[in-house]
Amino acid sequence: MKVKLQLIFKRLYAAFGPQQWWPGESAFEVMVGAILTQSTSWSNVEKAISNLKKKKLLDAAKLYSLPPGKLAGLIKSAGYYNIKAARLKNFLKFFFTRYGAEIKRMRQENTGILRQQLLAVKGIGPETADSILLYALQKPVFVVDAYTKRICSRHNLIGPDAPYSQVQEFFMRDLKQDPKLFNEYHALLVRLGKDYCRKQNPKCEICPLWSIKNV
DNA sequence: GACCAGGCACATC
DNA sequence: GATGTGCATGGT
Repeated sequence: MKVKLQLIFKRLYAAFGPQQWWPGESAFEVMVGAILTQSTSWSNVEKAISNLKKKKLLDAAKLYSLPPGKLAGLIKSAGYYNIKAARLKNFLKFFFTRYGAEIKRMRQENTGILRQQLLAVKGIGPETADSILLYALQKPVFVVDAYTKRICSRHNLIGPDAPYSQVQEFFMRDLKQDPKLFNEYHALLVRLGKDYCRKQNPKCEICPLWSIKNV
């Protein structure tokens, strides 16, 4: 399976090239984006983030002191704005109380422990936690999302109902534990998902992975 | 207008 | 433990 995973990566990289994830100017921005993009297209998240930037509010202390209703109004374009405002607040509280709002201190923490801490924050589930670990902190953790599951399932690499941990294990077991590789691999899977593996209207016959279906 | 998007928590059975 | 539902904007 290791060879197959490497071949898939090669094909995707050849087809799409580097994806330049995560599109954020700072680790903090990436963490905020990870929460805002929950079940939401990135274009809607971008609007919310640029809105925060425009008002000079993309800052842990400023966001934390903002009234929830006010924060919700600022991130409206990202959808689920009330719940996401609360989730951001929950994360910020954790960020301040546990790490003094210092990315550097957070990055020094043991990855497994930090992951458990993030999962304990209400509103942060496995994908959001792993996105923060990988894309904001460059920890070697593979991010699994709906596209990853769908692509793997359609290619019979995993079962259709495989849980998050199993899909993650599937990638992490055989690949080099390299944050750059995990970063690019997941971004490429999302790209493939968007272009060729939608829920409806999948374009299997022209998908870059079509020919390796039975390798 | 229907369907979906880089999820998660919670209720109910 | 599995299945269903609320949360909500914006693009196709």
